[in-house]
Amino acid sequence: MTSEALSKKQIILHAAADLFSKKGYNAATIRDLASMVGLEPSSIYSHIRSKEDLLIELCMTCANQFMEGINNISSEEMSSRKKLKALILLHLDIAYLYPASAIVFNDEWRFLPPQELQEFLHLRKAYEKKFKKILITGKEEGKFFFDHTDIVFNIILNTLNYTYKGVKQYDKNELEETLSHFILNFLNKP
Amino acid sequence: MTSEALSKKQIILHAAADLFSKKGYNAATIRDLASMVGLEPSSIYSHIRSKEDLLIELCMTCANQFMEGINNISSEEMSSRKKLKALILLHLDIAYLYPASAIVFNDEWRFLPPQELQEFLHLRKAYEKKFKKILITGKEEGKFFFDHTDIVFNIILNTLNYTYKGVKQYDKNELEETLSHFILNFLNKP
DNA sequence: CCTACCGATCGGTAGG
DNA sequence: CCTACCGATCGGTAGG
Repeated sequence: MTSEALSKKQIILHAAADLFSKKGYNAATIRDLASMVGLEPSSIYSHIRSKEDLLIELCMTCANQFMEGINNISSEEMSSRKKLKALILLHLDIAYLYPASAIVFNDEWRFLPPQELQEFLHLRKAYEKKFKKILITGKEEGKFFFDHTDIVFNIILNTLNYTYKGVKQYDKNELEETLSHFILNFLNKP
Repeated sequence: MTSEALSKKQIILHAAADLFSKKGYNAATIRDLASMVGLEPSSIYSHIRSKEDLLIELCMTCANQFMEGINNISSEEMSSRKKLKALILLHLDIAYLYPASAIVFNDEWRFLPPQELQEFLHLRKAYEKKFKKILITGKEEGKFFFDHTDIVFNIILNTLNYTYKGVKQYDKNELEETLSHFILNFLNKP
């Protein structure tokens, strides 16, 4: 595999992220993708094995980036409050760096083939576990206040995931500030 | 059209809501739907005109229910705080009454055909305008505190829309309580 | 990387 | 409501 081929595959991957995020994985066709990168439909297959493979690569790359991010945060010596703020920033960084991939990761993962779907769900479960642990530790230290851990966790995670969709229209710093305010006020003393 | 036909159409609509919410509109097939209601694929067309029509009916019914709800709330004499609480309840009521339709309304509207898509977006814009007005009025009365109106509004609306997905696993009262706490704390004095 | 093409599946129709 | 069927479109392959 030459470096030409690698670079063309990256172009196709980026186009696929764009296409899948806009039309959804199922409505997107190889013919759409081919015309986006200036190839005939069949020529796409010189660079990829299947349409499914594109979805797998997009979803898994993103999932691994979140895992790496949360592993770094979890292992550092910081207050729970700072860890939560770092998590907010992790989501925003990915959303602003890979706006299209983040949408595919968030909305289209359910169309992964069975094996990769299972893998994906395992990663998500691990991510959620580490995220929850930060919340619970904060609660035990008397820094965060909440009942209904699962609901609280899901509200926070959903709020962070939401940013993928509306990201381009807002200034990143304003969004970070507002999200921090929202989430940290939420966890404040009643 | 007999009452038999109406009732069968309702069965098909419910099945379509279920199917579309689980597989997504594009991946769902008329053959799936037919087997869910115990008919041959072609027999579906004795009750509906097209697959698209099912999506239109599901999305528009839901959209109209939101419009009706917010119109009632807006026209009543209540504090901004009570109006916001009524909006939270509106979203929860719809989410718990029509869990499948709410998901289709929230995730699949973008596959509406052009004319209905435009209509849908107009309704959404009108809804958002009324929702924002309640927030802004509360701010002007010194009840709510926030900057970045658009971001704040989008965070709140997204949080309410999120409930569609995880609804069945939580007790409605617990969820309402937590959401109210989340949103009203968010808007509290800094 | 293209031309040519294929089997599978889709939404939907004809006719009864 | 069914049997039979169709044109369109899809993901993907053969061969060069």
